[in-house]
Amino acid sequence: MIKEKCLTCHIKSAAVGYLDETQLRILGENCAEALFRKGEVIFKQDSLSSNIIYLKDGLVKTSMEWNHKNQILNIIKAPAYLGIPTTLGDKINHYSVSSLEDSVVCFIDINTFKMLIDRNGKFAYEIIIHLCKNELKHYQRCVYRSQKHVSGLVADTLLFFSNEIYMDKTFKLPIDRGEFGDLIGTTRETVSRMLKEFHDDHLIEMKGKIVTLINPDMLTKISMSG
Amino acid sequence: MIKEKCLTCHIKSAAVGYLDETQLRILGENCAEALFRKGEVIFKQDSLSSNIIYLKDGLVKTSMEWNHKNQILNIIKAPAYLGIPTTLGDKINHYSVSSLEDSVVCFIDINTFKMLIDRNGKFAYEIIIHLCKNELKHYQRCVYRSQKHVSGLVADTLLFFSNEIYMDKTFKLPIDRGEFGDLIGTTRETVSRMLKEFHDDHLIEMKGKIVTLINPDMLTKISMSG
DNA sequence: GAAAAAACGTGACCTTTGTCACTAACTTAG
DNA sequence: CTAAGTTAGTGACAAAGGTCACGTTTTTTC
Repeated sequence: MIKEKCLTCHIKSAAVGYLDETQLRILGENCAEALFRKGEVIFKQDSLSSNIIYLKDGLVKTSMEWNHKNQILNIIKAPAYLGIPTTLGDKINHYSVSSLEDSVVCFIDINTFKMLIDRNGKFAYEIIIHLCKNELKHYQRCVYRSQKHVSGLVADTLLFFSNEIYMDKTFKLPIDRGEFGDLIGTTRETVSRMLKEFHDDHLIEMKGKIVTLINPDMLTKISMSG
Repeated sequence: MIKEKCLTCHIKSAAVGYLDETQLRILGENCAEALFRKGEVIFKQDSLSSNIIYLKDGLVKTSMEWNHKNQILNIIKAPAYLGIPTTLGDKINHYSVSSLEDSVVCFIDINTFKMLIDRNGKFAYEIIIHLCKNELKHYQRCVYRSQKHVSGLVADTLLFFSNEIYMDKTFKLPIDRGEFGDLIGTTRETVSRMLKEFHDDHLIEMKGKIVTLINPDMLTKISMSG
């Protein structure tokens, strides 16, 4: 039965792990699952939002547009909640989310979510922890972005994909050069030049979007020293 | 009686407003109030933390140090919670907080705080809202910082102090030029030059740290256009 | 209230990165 | 397979802002 989908779901978030059977059943009745193909927009900045989104599978980017420029705030791998801040605040999405790879997403009714926070302290606590971790990560990212040179940021990003997203020294970049620039606050051209430099210095191997880190230690050094 | 200090406190946070008498009494028994003079460090990056801090009165800055450079993350006016993310995460402070003006602060035992989240859904919800608002503000700040030119950021900052901190066109900057630079990711010298430019263009009046916004509309324009 | 220290202003110069323009390579749709 | 549309690489140049050096003003301290 569809109503039991949350009860039997094996990709539960830490928070949902604390729900009892009744609560899981209510959650199941108030959420809907959807598939987004690579490149599709899951929700868009400035539109209204009345759902919390749980990314069950896939990879997405969150981004903010301002003055015709786009900045990627974060690249998020499942499992994770998306848009808690944007939905619980004033119901207007302050940033956009789109999928970088085919992604499965659960839309959770906001009132159900609020009710769960109200009735289940452990659930609320896990949500708080999730928000806290995010905030710290973002602080870190923000400091790096404004203090490191582009070389350091490009190195950071390559290491991020290798160590945190794909767990492999060889991976396919899920973003193009322009998005790479938007992620670290620079331009398409500068990213190109930097990647070529890393390639010429034998730190990475590259065939289009396929990257292999040959000398991750050196990349780490570059990342550290700015 | 000291034990009743939270019961009778008139500067309660929205969250604490939802506590019942028993919970307020417990809170009162597990918190301590302290005064920090201007310039004092309330807590320091990399040190251990086992308290949530409620800023009852005053003005503080939060900052992160990296590679001998300092970045001010935020300037926060009472009333507000400080260091929820840093304390609920791994107990290590990931940033420092110091007072820009004499400030009164309540140290709340972390286990008491957790207990209140667990037992009072409305309290938990308010904390979540607080974290969400913070996150959105920080996203915004981060995008601005990396996309606007220095002129726009200096204008932003002057408007911020005028509109959000002091509610007055004339105010005394609580930070020196170097800190002003740390706040917007530039240097002491560049801030000096920019302020002089604004002064020469009759947008502001200045005597040392005392600033008067003469043409806030123009400053807003400069802020908007980058 | 004088000496020392901190904060500030300013000019000259240099580096990093952005911008523009153009070409090449790769993707996609028919 | 081929034309059209994307995406990427690269050179020349410009500009914003960082760095350094030094002089001045303000604040602190004794």
